Amino acid sequence: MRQAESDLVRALPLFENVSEKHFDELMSTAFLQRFPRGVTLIREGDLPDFLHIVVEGTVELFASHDSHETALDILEPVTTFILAAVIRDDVYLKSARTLTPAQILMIPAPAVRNAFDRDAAFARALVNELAVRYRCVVRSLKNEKLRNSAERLANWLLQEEAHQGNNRRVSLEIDKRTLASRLGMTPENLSRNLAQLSKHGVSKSGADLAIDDIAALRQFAKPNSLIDQ
Amino acid sequence: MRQAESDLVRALPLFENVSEKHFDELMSTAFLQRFPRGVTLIREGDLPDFLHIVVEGTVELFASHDSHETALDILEPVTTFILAAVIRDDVYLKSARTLTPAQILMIPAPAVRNAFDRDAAFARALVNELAVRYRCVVRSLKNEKLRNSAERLANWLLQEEAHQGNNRRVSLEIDKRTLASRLGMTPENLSRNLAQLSKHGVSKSGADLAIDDIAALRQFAKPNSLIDQ
DNA sequence: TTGGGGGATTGATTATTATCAATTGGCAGC
DNA sequence: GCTGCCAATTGATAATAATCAATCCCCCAA
Repeated sequence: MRQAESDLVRALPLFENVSEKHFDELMSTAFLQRFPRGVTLIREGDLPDFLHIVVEGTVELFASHDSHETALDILEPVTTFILAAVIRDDVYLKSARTLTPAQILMIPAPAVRNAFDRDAAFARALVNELAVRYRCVVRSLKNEKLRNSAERLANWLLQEEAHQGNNRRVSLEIDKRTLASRLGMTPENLSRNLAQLSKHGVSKSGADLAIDDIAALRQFAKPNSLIDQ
Repeated sequence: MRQAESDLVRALPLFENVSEKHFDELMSTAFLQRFPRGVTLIREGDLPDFLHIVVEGTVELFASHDSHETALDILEPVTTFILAAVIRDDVYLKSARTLTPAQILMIPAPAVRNAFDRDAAFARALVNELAVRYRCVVRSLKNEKLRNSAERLANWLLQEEAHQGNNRRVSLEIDKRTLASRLGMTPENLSRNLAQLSKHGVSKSGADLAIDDIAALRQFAKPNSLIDQ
């Protein structure tokens, strides 16, 4: 692994206060791998071999049931995933695939559990990381149960606008099929909901979207700090 | 706190390997309180003062948005709640209320964070507990996104039947209004879905339910070990 | 025993969402 | 430039779920 990549990982909150020794031990067993777009990295139901960290590219977490599939999360660098399965040494509840060419750091699960037992700072950071992840899922669940699909889209737009620099433009970096699944709707309804939002300050400018009247969009979306962000 | 109650808490996986000293310290600042039915214990948006543990009775975790409310979980003894908020020292994302008269053990949040820093076994147990909770929410999210309301009810019935002793009977211990909310449907649709399930091996016997043909119910419910349990 | 009262059920209607089908619209490769 | 392909859109319809309204059914108190 190159120095730049190692530094990137070192800067993760997860490793922030871990001793140099333990960090080096973790990294010595880890490896960084490149994957093309569309590769399934893990499959729900399998047992965890590695803790995964997205270093570059985009990864989709999804789950299937009865010939249906839904996107549960879309991860960007630098994010860990399947931490809970690694800690519990229990089967994955989600699958993961690359949405773009990606670089993934993989740390053998036993090494993670070992470092956890020996490094108090790492243990503390793991708890914190898990707590953050836990709260993210709770937000997603509230989003699903308390909003309809148009509201979910509107709030996603508001979040993306902020994430992409508050310049009233949102470029769609993932394909609409995946976005629809992430937002809990069909691609058809994503189209229709997007068309509906033209009544609430959103317009299409080519492949991207523009928020012409963010106050109107906010009024429709009713963003809530205990659901979004 | 009485010895019997202290023993109950001591037996929680969360405290299993914690040193006697640290456990006693935690308990010395904790207190056990009785609440009548229908009391709001915590309110989403507030900052956490205590880690809560249901020692007796039933507690509903719920959230509100735009004059709607949804039940996110229903807790029975012995379960901790709002652990993630305590660890992060961040606002609650859920509210909690008693559904029955209940006994709640409350441990001051700073004491929890303090014990976490000083007792490795406690830290390990906390991570494990959080990982378990995390996986529960992921299951809930999958349940919501991958099943319709009748399927959610059918699977809930199967789980309750197992939980209540595999005797093909399920007694409704929480009121239907709350159950409907928990299952992500209106009380009206809970009624209708229950009526529909008579086609799939379920019958009403007074206030309780009977599963006359569990194979038929399973065929309809399509239980999935990566969603249920 | 007899009324209330509140939850539960049922019915009718509307809203939301999914599905299926047809069409459009880019865009890569020729 | 064409052509074909695939995603995106649009339309029509069906399935699912929420809402509103009207009973019904218990259980409890007088």
